[in-house]
Amino acid sequence: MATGRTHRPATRSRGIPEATVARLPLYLRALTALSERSVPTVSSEELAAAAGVNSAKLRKDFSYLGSYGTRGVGYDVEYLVYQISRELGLTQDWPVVIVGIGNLGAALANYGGFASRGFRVAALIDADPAMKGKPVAGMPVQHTDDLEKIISENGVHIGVIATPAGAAQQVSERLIAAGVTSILNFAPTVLSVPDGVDVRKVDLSIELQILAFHEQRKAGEEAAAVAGAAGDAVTPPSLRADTAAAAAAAAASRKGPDGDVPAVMPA
Amino acid sequence: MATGRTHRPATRSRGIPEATVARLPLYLRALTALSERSVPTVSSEELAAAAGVNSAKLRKDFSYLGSYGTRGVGYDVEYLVYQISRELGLTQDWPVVIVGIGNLGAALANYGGFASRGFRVAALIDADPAMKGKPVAGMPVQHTDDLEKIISENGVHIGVIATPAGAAQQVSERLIAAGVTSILNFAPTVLSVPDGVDVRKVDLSIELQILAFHEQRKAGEEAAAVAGAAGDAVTPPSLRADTAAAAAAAAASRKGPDGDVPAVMPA
DNA sequence: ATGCCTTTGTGAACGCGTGCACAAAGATGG
DNA sequence: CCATCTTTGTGCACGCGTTCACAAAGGCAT
Ligand SMILES: NC(=O)c1ccc[n+]([C@@H]2O[C@H](COP(=O)([O-])OP(=O)(O)OC[C@H]3O[C@@H](n4cnc5c(N)ncnc54)[C@H](O)[C@@H]3O)[C@@H](O)[C@H]2O)c1
Ligand SMILES: NC(=O)c1ccc[n+]([C@@H]2O[C@H](COP(=O)([O-])OP(=O)(O)OC[C@H]3O[C@@H](n4cnc5c(N)ncnc54)[C@H](O)[C@@H]3O)[C@@H](O)[C@H]2O)c1
Repeated sequence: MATGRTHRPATRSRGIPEATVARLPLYLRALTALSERSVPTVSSEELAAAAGVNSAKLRKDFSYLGSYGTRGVGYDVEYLVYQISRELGLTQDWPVVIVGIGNLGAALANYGGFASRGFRVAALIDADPAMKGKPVAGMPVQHTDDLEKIISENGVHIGVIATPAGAAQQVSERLIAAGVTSILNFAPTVLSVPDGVDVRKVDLSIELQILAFHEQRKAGEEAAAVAGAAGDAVTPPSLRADTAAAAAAAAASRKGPDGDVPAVMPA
Repeated sequence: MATGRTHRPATRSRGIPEATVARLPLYLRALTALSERSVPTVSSEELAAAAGVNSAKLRKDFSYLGSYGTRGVGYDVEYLVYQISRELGLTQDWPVVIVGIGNLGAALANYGGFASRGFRVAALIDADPAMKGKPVAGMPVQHTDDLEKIISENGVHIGVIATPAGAAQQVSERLIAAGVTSILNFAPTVLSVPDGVDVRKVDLSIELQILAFHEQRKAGEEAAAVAGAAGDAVTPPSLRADTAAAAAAAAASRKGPDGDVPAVMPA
């Protein structure tokens, strides 16, 4: 899955734990599927299986919303769909802007699932003058010059950043100054934002690197299992000054045609 | 950020906590930037600021890798880059396949950051016969018929799924049967996979819904703050049978031209 | 009505992750 | 060689999240 959080760390949200909030969309999706199949009720066990979680966890999650189940029977599907939607704020319409209409931004604009649950793409914004007016997903791209106007006129509170990493911080500042208080960031940068602004990030590189870590471990374990005592696959924690040279060499060769421009501090 | 995890829950990875593993790529990115600017050493405080984390957390994270710092000085940037890269398994080359070359899949294929750190797109695979041979990001799209052959011939262990949700489970099964043991899933579905296979998911809808939840709370708090006792914005936990009708209505109207097809259980 | 059977809701224990705060390590300057 | 100053590495406490396990609740059949 995508990654973590970057908001106010502990501010309990009316008692609903952050971990629970993150799972509600999962439950909602499973419930919607049941609803479409006209299933009237569902037990915590069944729903948990569909959402891929532990049934006790699901029941505890729901208990934060209230006592919406019936013992011996389960949960009313329609009713739960409504309650969770309301809790997540999906009963209202959320206008969203996408900034940076390149490969990814265009894919996002074309994404149907966007509009599916209360989210409406209010505008597509790009800094490239050549993009101005060009239709993407049946909507003309607008120039960044009008960013503030677009945000305020549409009452936008949620912004999606799909610009190169180098532009992300600046874009976020403009979005926030114009009234945006929630940002979904696809650029591989750490955004620094004022209190009260929520940032969530989606970072492909990080996800792949985490997978690579586990993949390497699997390979190491396997090798270790095959050859009884070939204790080297997982690398020995011994060398130090020796590897310094190799380290420098490795670092020197590391400068591919990347897009991963990290955020750095003064010095 | 993107979302959670779906692998073996507690299997401690040679002592390195999962939370730490998830942050290593962040540190690596910040360190790489320093390296490119030829900064020789960095303190935990500085690096933590660049990565957007607490400095104590960073030091504890590094302590799991070993004692790589020098007291009174800080960490050697090049050396640390090498150590983290090695720990994450990025000193080797990871061939990756992308399955489902639509809007998103094409954007991913064109993404430079992919190749940046040890990941190489080995093949693009799609089920649409019309796509076969069509070049995307300078690489011909191959047909799913050859999926197994492509995986085994290239020694692929990591697969990216960017197909519609309905196809994701089946695609994952073919990938796994062919030898893939790590999957990055962009389709909004819960994949069920055998033990030993890691799945991470990136789910746009979930991220937006989490933002919407917090956004709604902000609006509620604001309203409550403005009007002293207009205690209704956050909804009263009273009604029940009354809202059942509204719930049904809301659910009935909820069936937009979505792509969010959830996974469902038998019955 | 009464009893059985299913399933919820939650108390309690546990484990992981986070952050504080500080002693020890080491560099640096005199 | 010693004193001082910086910064690491970590012991410790705390809080959140997860999971178990079970009593209470309610439907349903008899
Ligand atoms: N393509 C992917 O699959 C993918 C995956 C993960 C992350 N990312 C990240 O998403 C971002 C976008 O990726 P992409 O492949 O679409 O890049 P891209 O170069 O195709 O698109 C970037 C777009 O942003 C616009 N832009 C640049 N500066 C801007 C500014 N200040 N304000 C508004 N618009 C601006 C450019 O004109 C361009 O249209 C990058 O940060 C990339 O690292 C992309
Ligand atoms: N576009 C986005 O921004 C975005 C964002 C988040 C999530 N997603 C999800 O990513 C997935 C892809 O989105 P998209 O917009 O690219 O859709 P798309 O319809 O443009 O592309 C899907 C592609 O998958 C191919 N495909 C279908 N079945 C296949 C199979 N069995 N094997 C191989 N290929 C198959 C299709 O031929 C098509 O090319 C969807 O599940 C979507 O919900 C997309």
